[in-house]
Amino acid sequence: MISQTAEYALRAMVFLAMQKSPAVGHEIAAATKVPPGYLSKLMQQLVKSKLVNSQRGIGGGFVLAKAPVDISILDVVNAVDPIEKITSCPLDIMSHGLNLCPLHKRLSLATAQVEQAFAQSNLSELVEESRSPLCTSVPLESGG
Amino acid sequence: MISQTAEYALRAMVFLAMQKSPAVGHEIAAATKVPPGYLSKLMQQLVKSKLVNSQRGIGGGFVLAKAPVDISILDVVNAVDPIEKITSCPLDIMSHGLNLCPLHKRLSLATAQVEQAFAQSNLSELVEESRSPLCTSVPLESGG
DNA sequence: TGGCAAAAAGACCTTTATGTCCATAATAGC
DNA sequence: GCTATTATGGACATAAAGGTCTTTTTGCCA
Repeated sequence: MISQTAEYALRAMVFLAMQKSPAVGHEIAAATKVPPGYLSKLMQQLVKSKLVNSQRGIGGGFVLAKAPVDISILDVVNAVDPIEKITSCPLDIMSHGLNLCPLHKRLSLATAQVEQAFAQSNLSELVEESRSPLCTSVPLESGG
Repeated sequence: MISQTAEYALRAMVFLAMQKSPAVGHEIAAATKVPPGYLSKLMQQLVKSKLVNSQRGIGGGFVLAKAPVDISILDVVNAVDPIEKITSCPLDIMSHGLNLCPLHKRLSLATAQVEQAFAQSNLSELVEESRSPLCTSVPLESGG
């Protein structure tokens, strides 16, 4: 569904959302089980996207650039691995008599739904809900 | 959102859904603009998944194994590039005091929504709707 | 039965994603 | 200014996805 890269970035951002003071790279990497060298790349992207501020030297590290409530899952995903929308058919085979558009309309719609869901969740929610140990066994409520 | 592979497979299946008689590989490849050699691999997977029947020799080719109405987008996607569901956190870092579960709950939910959308569309719909030239300019209705 | 047309199978290559490593630059404390 | 600490940047390595090519197998039909 999302790339490994996006997954890593989200973990790091959730971790940062739980921190008061700056967290250094290796600390984030250890806590989130992300390869340290790779995380460093991702952090750079998050900094460039203005989601995170960085500070070098002793006492430095990374902090969120905004309040957790103002950072959505979509913000994070788009920072490291943008969701690409289908705006037109990838082929011009319409003109060949083959009609793929209904297909791509559905794919677009599915993408839009995911985007919307990601846009509606913010880091604050993710941290707030973290009280109960949902992780191990809850099978996820798929319905409505 | 979906892989290139899944996209190719869907194109091929839509094409087959529009055919009466068996279509040979290079014909499908040409019509759907899928690399011929690669398509051949995908067709094999679709055959193994019982979505398509194949016939060698003169007059042979590929045909759908069921009525288009009985084949969903999800069937096709899963045949070539299964959507992987998150059933538990990818880490055991819950026990470390870092709570990622709300995050993965949301990712799971998004995946489930996509699956549901894909499960609800069948090839018949895609072919039926193909009358009007939707492809070029419709920006997709993202809302509800 | 021979020959041709087609799928099946698999070896191989290319590109992209993921991951590692090291040198460099900036910052704080001394 | 010196040193420790930290992020930054880029080169490099590995893994996975995507794509090409050749050979083998199968079925049809003359």
